[in-house]
Amino acid sequence: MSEPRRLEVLRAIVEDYVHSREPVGSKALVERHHLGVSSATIRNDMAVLEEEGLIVAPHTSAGRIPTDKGYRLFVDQLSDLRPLSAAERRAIQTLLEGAEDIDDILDRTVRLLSQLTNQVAVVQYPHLGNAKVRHIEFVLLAPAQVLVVLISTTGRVEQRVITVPAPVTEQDLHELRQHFLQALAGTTLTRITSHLTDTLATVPAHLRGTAAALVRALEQLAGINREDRMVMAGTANLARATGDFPLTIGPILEALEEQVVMLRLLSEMEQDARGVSVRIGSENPYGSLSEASVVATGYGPDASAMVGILGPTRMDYPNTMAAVRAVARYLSRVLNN
Amino acid sequence: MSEPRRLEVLRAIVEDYVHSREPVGSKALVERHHLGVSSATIRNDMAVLEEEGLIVAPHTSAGRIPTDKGYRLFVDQLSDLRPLSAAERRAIQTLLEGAEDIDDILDRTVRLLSQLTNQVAVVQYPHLGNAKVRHIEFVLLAPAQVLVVLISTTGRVEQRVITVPAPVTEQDLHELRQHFLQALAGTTLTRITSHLTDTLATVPAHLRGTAAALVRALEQLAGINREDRMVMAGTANLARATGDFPLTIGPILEALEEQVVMLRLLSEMEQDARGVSVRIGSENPYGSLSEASVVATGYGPDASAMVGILGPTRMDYPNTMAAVRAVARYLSRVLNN
DNA sequence: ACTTAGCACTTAGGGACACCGAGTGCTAAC
DNA sequence: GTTAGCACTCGGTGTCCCTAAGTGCTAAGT
Repeated sequence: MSEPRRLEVLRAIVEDYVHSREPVGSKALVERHHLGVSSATIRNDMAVLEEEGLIVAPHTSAGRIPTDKGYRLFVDQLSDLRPLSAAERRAIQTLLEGAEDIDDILDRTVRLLSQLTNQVAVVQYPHLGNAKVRHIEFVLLAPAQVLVVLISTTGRVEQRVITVPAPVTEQDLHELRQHFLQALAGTTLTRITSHLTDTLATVPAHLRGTAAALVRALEQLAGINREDRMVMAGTANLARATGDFPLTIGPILEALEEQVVMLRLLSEMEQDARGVSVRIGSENPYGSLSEASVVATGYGPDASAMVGILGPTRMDYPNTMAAVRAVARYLSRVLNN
Repeated sequence: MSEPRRLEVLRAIVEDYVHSREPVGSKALVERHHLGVSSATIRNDMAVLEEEGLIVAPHTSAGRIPTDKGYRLFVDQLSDLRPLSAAERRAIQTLLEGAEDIDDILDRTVRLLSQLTNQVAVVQYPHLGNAKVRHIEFVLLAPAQVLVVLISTTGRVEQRVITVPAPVTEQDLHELRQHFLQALAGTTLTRITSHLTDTLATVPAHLRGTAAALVRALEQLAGINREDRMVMAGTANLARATGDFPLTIGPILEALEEQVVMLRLLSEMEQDARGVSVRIGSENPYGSLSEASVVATGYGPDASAMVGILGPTRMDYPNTMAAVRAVARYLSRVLNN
């Protein structure tokens, strides 16, 4: 009753179940995998695996299927991730290279990843906690209407049109801009608020109201920058996987649409040694996702933003993990330019 | 065998079927709706309706369900749309009033509409064919890097960072801006290209390359503005309606995600007299949507952009149409400010 | 101390069958 | 033009039975 063989059996069960969708029995196992033992021996091993809670028999006389814990062990046991095929790598590269701004890049990334994995793909917008102010601009649109633009060092641009309490001139705006820009030079977006309120005091009295309005707008823009957002694609893949989700896919679609849940989930995921982290079924804290697994990894310079996929617990983890990792790497590379 | 009663019978069948989800028989009909005749008479009427292709019996001994054609007649017969309840109107108002920029407004609108109707809601970005240039701005970020901003009269702001062939100064940019702005004053976005190329000739030689790059950027921004986009919400409602879609909802999710299909569908929809247009099942030109109905209407000053919902053919048309119309009206009103 | 063959046991799934109920179309009377 | 009555159809459900796949256990083999 050797330990390594038991793991081998678990691996075989997971693999078979993942692509047959049916409980796998001892006999089928010895036939398909050339483990050098008889089905009886496998049965003994399976009894142990079941005792350890790694597999379970849906009915007394059926084969076994992996539990969440079983998948977990399987995933942890995975030592090396297969690199993607040349064709896949080429596909990634050509698709990502044509992209222009960051929205475009992320959009292409999710589409790509969802096609590659046949799952729902999600990508978090780069986390900008330590992004700095690169530029601010005020544009006079009408006597009391100003377009406020905030550009961060990550190249992200946010803008908003606001109405100021009293008419201003272009000169006023120019002056205020210089004023603010000086105060904000090199400030991180999170610090913007404190710096600006300090600055406010030094503004000429007749511009005080306008300046206050502008500061509010800038703060909001910085907030948008900091706020988490995500893009997703491939929800149709969920529908295709009906049958893997015992209940309906409704709750999952809701969770995806209510980005908050998904974002929290992503940010809670820890990188593991191989750089790809996996949350399996009940490991997910949110009830609606207890039948789903998430495979994700960080990308970008500090790997703080996540990119990954969501799918049924019964998924091809090795390939999925490889795809997620590869896409994340290419994404990081593209963003470096 | 009076004509009006037959229509009444059709109406009753549609109503019953819509909320029972089961084929409705002659006996059940006379019980639930106080038509003053016996079930035998209804059977005769139903035979005629079936002959006309308005209803169909799924099995020889089952009740009848409406065909797409039946729904169509039912919808056309609808003379007046019930106004929304006070509570609903209040909900719409409060939700929409808090909105800030146009993205926010549209986002709130779809969420609202999907909740109101329990369907997938979609809204097209305002069509900007005849929007005009309101303002352009060039911001120097680095010696050869310029942020190009284009603001249209609808308040939509698009921006992009480009690299220009040679370093420029703030003065150069200012000059170019004045130049362009003058040429573009009051130009519609669609005309922007021709106007700009004319302008290009009058630019000082040493700025020619830079100006060309800026023009290209502006053209692209105008293109983005013209390009159709849409927002959607409530895809989870699709999942809840499984069973109404004989096949899976996969193709429908795909169509939604592949916005192109949905956008073409929306723009093809004609306004009918009551201002709400309906496409029922097979009336949709796209195979994947032949089991779905779309209820939509225009909004905005010229009602050129569409807002609406997509759901199973078996839906509560009167209420849905009322909700769509009401939301479109509030949306138009909010956008007017 | 494992492994294996053999065997008794369990059970989901599927076919055969009968039955019930809802619903229809038709005919003849009103 | 409407109604009552009736024979007929057929989907759905429940029962029974059988089969195939799979298990756990025991006893023998290495």
